[in-house]
Amino acid sequence: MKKTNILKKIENAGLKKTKYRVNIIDLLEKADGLLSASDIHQLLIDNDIQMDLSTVYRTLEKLTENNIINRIELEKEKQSLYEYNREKHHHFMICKSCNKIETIYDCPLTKYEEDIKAHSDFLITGHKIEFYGYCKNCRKRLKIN
Amino acid sequence: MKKTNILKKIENAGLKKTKYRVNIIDLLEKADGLLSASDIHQLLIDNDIQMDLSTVYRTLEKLTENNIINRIELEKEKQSLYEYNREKHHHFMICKSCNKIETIYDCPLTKYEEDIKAHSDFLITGHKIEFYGYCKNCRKRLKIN
DNA sequence: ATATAAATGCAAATCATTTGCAATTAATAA
DNA sequence: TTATTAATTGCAAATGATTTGCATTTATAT
Repeated sequence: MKKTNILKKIENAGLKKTKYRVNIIDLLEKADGLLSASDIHQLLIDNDIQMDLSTVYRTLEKLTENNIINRIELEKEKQSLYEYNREKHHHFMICKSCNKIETIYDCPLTKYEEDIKAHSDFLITGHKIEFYGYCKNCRKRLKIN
Repeated sequence: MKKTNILKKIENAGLKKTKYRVNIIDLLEKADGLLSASDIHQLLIDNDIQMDLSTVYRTLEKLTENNIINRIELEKEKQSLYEYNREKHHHFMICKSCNKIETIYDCPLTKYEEDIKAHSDFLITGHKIEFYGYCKNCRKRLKIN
């Protein structure tokens, strides 16, 4: 992503433009999977950017609050994972064998939520789904069909 | 639940029958909501049953492994919650305002999972859904429609 | 009754995340 | 440009749920 776009995001959020924020957003935008706070911390160090881990956490918090990135809390993962917010609703499939996380850009719940809205006292405003099972490789390796 | 049923569950799992296990299962079976490890620990103390918290954790672990109880890990809850396993597939609706947890004994995903099974390399064997929104009381209180 | 593996209590460790505080820095006004 | 102010940062320490090592106890099978 162009630096100027990142700066605009930070500005729109009313945050100060610090090199750390630009770097973290940039890094998450380029990452193709989910990253933990310490993954991010390490990647910054690899790029010769020294930044205290607590500042990484504080930065991720701020960026999450402002919907620039998403915090993902998966079952059994002790640590939170982060992704750049591409404004595209999605869910995850997690392999029970190798823990690979695949993304699904499809959602089976739209109609269901409308039904609940019509028939229940509970107003659903959002949801979270995780699918568990076996990825292609593990199915082959473990002979699961 | 009758004590004999609990004992049978413990026996079927190949576990030793200790008073602690019987008590924890009994307690979860009677509970109407989800309980945390320390909730359970406290309830035991209230019933004059002294049991080390680490033993509570080890017991919950064993009972979960053997599907006698379920461990629930909800987004944003730092602690795991536990429920008696009534062998009835269900999901949760969590109020964003008061955090009340309501159970849904209905699942919109059966067909979707079959579709994925037919068209994807990923074999889904299970899933987890949480719905977020506002419960009846909070909708009224906060005037959300 | 005895042997043996499982279960327990206690204290200490773990590990992701958070926080207090003093020092630094970015944004804004003068 | 400089001064002001609030936000940001580094560092060290705290937090809090959960786990673990180890010596002791207990349930179950022989």
